[in-house]
Amino acid sequence: MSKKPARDRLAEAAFDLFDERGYEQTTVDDITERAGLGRTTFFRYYRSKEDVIFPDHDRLLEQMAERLSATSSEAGMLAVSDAVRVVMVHYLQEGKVARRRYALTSRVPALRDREIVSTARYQRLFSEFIAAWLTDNAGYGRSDSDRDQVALQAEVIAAAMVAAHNHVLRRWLRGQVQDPLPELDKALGRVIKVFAIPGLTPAGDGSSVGATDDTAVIAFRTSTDLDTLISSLKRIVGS
Amino acid sequence: MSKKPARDRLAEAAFDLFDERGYEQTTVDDITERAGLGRTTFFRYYRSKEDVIFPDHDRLLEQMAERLSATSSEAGMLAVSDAVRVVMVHYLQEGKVARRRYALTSRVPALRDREIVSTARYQRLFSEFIAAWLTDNAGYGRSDSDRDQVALQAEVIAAAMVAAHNHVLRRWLRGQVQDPLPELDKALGRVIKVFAIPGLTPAGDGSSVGATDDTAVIAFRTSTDLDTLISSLKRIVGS
DNA sequence: GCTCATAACGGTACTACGTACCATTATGGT
DNA sequence: ACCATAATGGTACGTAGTACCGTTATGAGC
Repeated sequence: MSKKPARDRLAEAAFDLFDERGYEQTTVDDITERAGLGRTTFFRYYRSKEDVIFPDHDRLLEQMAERLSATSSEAGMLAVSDAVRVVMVHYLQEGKVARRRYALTSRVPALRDREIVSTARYQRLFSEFIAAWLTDNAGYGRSDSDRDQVALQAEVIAAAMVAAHNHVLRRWLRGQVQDPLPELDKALGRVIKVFAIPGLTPAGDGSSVGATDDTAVIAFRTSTDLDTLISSLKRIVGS
Repeated sequence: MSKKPARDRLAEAAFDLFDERGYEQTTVDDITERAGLGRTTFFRYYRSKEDVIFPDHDRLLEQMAERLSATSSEAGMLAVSDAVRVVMVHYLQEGKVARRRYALTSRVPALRDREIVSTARYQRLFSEFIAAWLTDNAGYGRSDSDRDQVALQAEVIAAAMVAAHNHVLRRWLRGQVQDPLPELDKALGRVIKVFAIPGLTPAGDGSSVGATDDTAVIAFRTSTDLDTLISSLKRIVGS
């Protein structure tokens, strides 16, 4: 009768109790009692009561920070899209747990707030990466004004990407879509397209962008046949 | 010697103490002691210790909800822009207080989180309004698919608008711009323009927004020759 | 099997936020 | 002066989270 690790037993007890009597109505003592462990042990594994629901969030964030910082800068928005996909895939792998958490976060304001804060961290990470990428690849200079434009652009794009992800994710969490990845790709693709990255076709201010750039092509898996794609590509690039 | 209202004295004492010894190092008892009031009184005026820093946030949110819901639907993004401006103007009117709060939120994680949650509420409000507007004015139908597209679009736009606002607001809070309103208008204008609102006219390549295809190809103008591009495309898509 | 270092776990005490409830003191109108 | 009502104060309590130390398991080496 080898017992499960303490960490898991605690999480299990917590989820069960939250379902039974609600989040606020469950104390940490209740959880540890059911898990057959001491109160101290709980706080050793989870920083807070909320933390038991969002366990590997920090890990995921670090993981993505590495992933992005290790990415060669020319990969650009492709890297961001990939990173966003990683988040989605992580939820998919969680499966039922993710949906259980969603049921909780939908009902408990404190948990919803916590989740919002979490996604804001991702957004910030993306924003910083995009800003760096824009600086390197989009022909912006290093003047204060240019830096500000880059920062603004990066923040807006990051916000849009995260919003798109969250929308598709929630659809999956609610069971409105079985395989959300194609939808996600489509949604992210639209965001990227909408921002015309990094075409930024000569703005009125005359800042020519992308003059010195090298190759950057982003393609999403699609059911469209290759010939149609290539002709589209010719139409766009060949201009 | 007519004293100031209790509410104000509490806020004053709180801000002073936060500056002197930091947020976490200041207890509610410290605040009430300096204000010469009872602990109960503090919690009568402010729901929590954090709340003393973000006092009229709920009021502002309600105010904007009214403003938006009272707006005739055809006003569209103009109404959203106005609402965003209202938020900015509110900060400007606060003046030094807003900057003081910014100094605190920059240093104290708990307060930063709280602010993020606050802005998320605005974002949600905008998102709902934009979704309603898109449904009424952008030629979407009432099918499930269309409704989802509207919701996605609305959430992305709302996120972008809020991000733009926050960027300009932070610039002002840091003293990097004296009159942020023109910058704000410019930034919001760009967001609206980028999303091609209204009209949502089909892009040049013929992939209209409402179409049912799942194709997404993004190409950047590049100096690389077409053959290289095509082989890259094959490698990515053809897998 | 024994020893011992180390990791895992438990217990107690403490601080502080936030709530509930009731008592007390202004305040202003008649 | 009286009284209704609002504003304020006090006490007690529950609970999250921290600090600290004591106790028990675990496993490697002999």
